[in-house]
Amino acid sequence: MNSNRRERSRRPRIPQAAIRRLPVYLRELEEAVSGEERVVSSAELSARTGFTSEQIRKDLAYFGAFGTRGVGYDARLLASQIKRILGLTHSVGAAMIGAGHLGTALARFSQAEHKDIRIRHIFDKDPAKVGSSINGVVVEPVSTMLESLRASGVRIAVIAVPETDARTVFAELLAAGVMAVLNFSPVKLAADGVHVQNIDLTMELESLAYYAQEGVDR
Amino acid sequence: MNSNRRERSRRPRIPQAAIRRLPVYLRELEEAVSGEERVVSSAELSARTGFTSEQIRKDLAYFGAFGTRGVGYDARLLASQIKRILGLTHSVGAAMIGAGHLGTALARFSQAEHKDIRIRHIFDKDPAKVGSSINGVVVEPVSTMLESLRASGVRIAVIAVPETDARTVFAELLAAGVMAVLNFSPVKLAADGVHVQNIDLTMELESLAYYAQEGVDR
DNA sequence: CACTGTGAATTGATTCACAGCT
DNA sequence: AGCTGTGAATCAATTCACAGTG
Repeated sequence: MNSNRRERSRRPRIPQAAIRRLPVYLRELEEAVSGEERVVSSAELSARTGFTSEQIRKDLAYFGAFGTRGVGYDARLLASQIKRILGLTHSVGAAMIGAGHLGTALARFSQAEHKDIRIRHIFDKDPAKVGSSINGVVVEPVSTMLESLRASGVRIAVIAVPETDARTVFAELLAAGVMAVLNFSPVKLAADGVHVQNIDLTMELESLAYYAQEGVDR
Repeated sequence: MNSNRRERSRRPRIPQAAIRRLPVYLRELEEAVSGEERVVSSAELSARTGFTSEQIRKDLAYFGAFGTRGVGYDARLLASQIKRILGLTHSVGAAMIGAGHLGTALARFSQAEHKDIRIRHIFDKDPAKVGSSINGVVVEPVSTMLESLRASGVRIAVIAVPETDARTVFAELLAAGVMAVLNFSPVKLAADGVHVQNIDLTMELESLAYYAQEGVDR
């Protein structure tokens, strides 16, 4: 009774690992464009990103043939193609749930670094935080999250709330029509028709201890 | 000319994905122990963690036969086995490099949540930050990092510095004998004999945009 | 009987190697 | 000549299915 992933387009089926690499290629291409470079080869992107050149070519080929054989990729053109694929032709709005240390850091970070994804809402349940502002965005109460997100039509959310609140927040995000979630709480979240990327910081930190031991394979 | 991973132990070769899940099992087992539960089945751990029960059994079996057929796992015993595997029998020291928003948030987070991994050093290059203290740890200047880490014998480090400084910091960590690194800078770091886990927050955030589009496979 | 432990099958992702263009 | 695009081969991780056992 497997929810048989429909073959919606004529293209192969795209590994999610490839999609996750696209923003990295985009970043380096924009870097290259803002320098002098007009043409970039997969070998050069490889040197810049640390991914192999075959992998880069294959990732790009899932979406079309953007390069010129014997030459390479037009940096500006490829950048705009990747933006189109990622749906980043216009800046996209996102919501941050949780204005604790982590939520604040992530919100500031993302406002500073990216034009492409804009944090348009920050929610917190602590009345002391509501009304204060983080990089120009006013913190709203979580109680109004559902209507606020519906009104603004935001489809991307980042969960940075404690374990105890993660599930209820997630349920509300689903009700609000959010389609993609980045979850930093240690609860593994999942739902049909919604993309969830879970990052469990405890897991990341503690698993390091294994590799810090003597005589272990790294 | 592949650096042929030596088969150091008699055991199969352990998928790194399995090692990364161990801390999650550990957390839930400790939760279970602090409740009333003495015995936990893979099915129950599955319900608690979101991983499948087969996966959990397989992960554990890489390290030994810890369960009782027909019964399940002794929660307390399994927790202590996992601690032993991860090298967390005594609390392990780590260093945070970078006391910006992200580094501070991560340091606070990890001090609050974990007994097992202790942030013992925080370094920053900004003289204004040096000397201040974050959850009881005094910020040291990056210029003294090498000697300080050598002196304390810390083998785990978290990089939370800007892109521009990441490579030099990494080189110094290697020189200081660090064996495992969690890297939040957007530079992909790697070196022989050292375990590096790269988390590129831009990549995580921007790739969400793809899945937020209409008509895309999620 | 109920659960673990595990080979075999499958799925997913990466790497290889080379044909195809420009 | 040089670099892309891509099937085939390999490698890694997950899932299946069931034998083994307290």
